[in-house]
Amino acid sequence: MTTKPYHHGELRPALVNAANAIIRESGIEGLSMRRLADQVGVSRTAPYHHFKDKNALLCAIAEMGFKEQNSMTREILDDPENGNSQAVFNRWVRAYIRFAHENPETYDLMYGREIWKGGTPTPSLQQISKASFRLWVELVAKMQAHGVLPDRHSALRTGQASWAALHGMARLLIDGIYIEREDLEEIAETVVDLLTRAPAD
Amino acid sequence: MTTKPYHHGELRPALVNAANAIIRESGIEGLSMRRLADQVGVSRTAPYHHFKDKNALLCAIAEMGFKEQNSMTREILDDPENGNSQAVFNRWVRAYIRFAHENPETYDLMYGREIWKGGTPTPSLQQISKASFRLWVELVAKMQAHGVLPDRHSALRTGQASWAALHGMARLLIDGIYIEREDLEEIAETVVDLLTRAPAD
DNA sequence: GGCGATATCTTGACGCTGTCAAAATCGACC
DNA sequence: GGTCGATTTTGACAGCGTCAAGATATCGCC
Repeated sequence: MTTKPYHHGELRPALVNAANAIIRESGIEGLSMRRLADQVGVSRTAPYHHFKDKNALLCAIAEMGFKEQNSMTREILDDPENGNSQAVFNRWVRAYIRFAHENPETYDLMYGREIWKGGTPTPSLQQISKASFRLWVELVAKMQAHGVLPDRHSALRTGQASWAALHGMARLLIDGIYIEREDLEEIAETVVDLLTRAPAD
Repeated sequence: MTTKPYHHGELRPALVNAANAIIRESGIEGLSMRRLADQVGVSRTAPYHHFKDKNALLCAIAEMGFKEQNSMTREILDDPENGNSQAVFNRWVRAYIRFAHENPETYDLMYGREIWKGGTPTPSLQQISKASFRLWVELVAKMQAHGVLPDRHSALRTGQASWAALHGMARLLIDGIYIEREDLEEIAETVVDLLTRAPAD
């Protein structure tokens, strides 16, 4: 066995796991440091020796979300089975929306106000989120090269615009405003259609 | 004079005004019922006789935001000076983004998680937000009729998809993630371009 | 093997939050 | 003038994030 910590043993990962479980079933606002500590079986302030802040804890969760999303992206990109580029784009969009739908609370932390406006994103979170965006722009550039996305604008601008569309869809879905779940498939199709069929002239 | 309330006189509007001032300069998380009551000069629980909840207060603020946004939309639609339809669409998009940028906290309440996911939107808020969306779909239909937006999909779907794009842009801007303020103009242009230049084939 | 340093955890406390219950105050109406 | 109901206040409770001190266990080193 590896070097085991002191009283509890692997408290930090236990905290992250428990926190993930809590937000999954009670939402972000259902997560409090005290309740989390209770769940894990330590005292109220024990977590503060592994996370400077509640904000730091939330950043750690968001980070895990980015890692999962990035590996998802890589999977799609590297799959030799995937057909033409348009199909890849389509698959990616669906996967993105599915992730947001299946992990709404994590998604909220990854891109939401709580961390980015209210709190202060951890350096490592900033780093991984930037890397995630770079990955997306990379994919956009490839799509532009294959004629799937228009190349009238730079890959960066096109990436920002198209990500905004995806993000807005995810947000409206998660928050349950203007978009119903059963309409999602059609709306995603519409978004993809609008984005991909804007030829130069 | 109209029927004046008892001790304070017009406490309810005073509360809404003060609340608006507070969120404008301290953000939503800077607004607490107690601080609000202090500001207005009443006791902590006085506001509860005019708003069932903190949630009800927030809904009232969001409602005002929708009213302002709707009147803004009407202004643009009814302006006889506005040129062709494409220009109208453009103006509307810019106005929408400007509103979000100038009233980020109100925008957050209008479309954010706080009310729509966490809390429970007031019936009147639900009503006005739905009306606001209907107005948008109406505009989209007109744009489709004028060939500004593609009519491959229904006005509803096209409206949902395009609103998602706008909303995503607004959110990323407000939360300060992936979109810098100085790039906003170009990104908006890209979004409009992608949306409007997707002809049938 | 013992010891001091250090990481870890606990207990106590502070000020803040939203909001309920009961008491006090006031305006209007019969 | 007395009553009623609307409004406001005071008091209280449970919950929150987190800081400061003290307790405890483990590690590195002699």
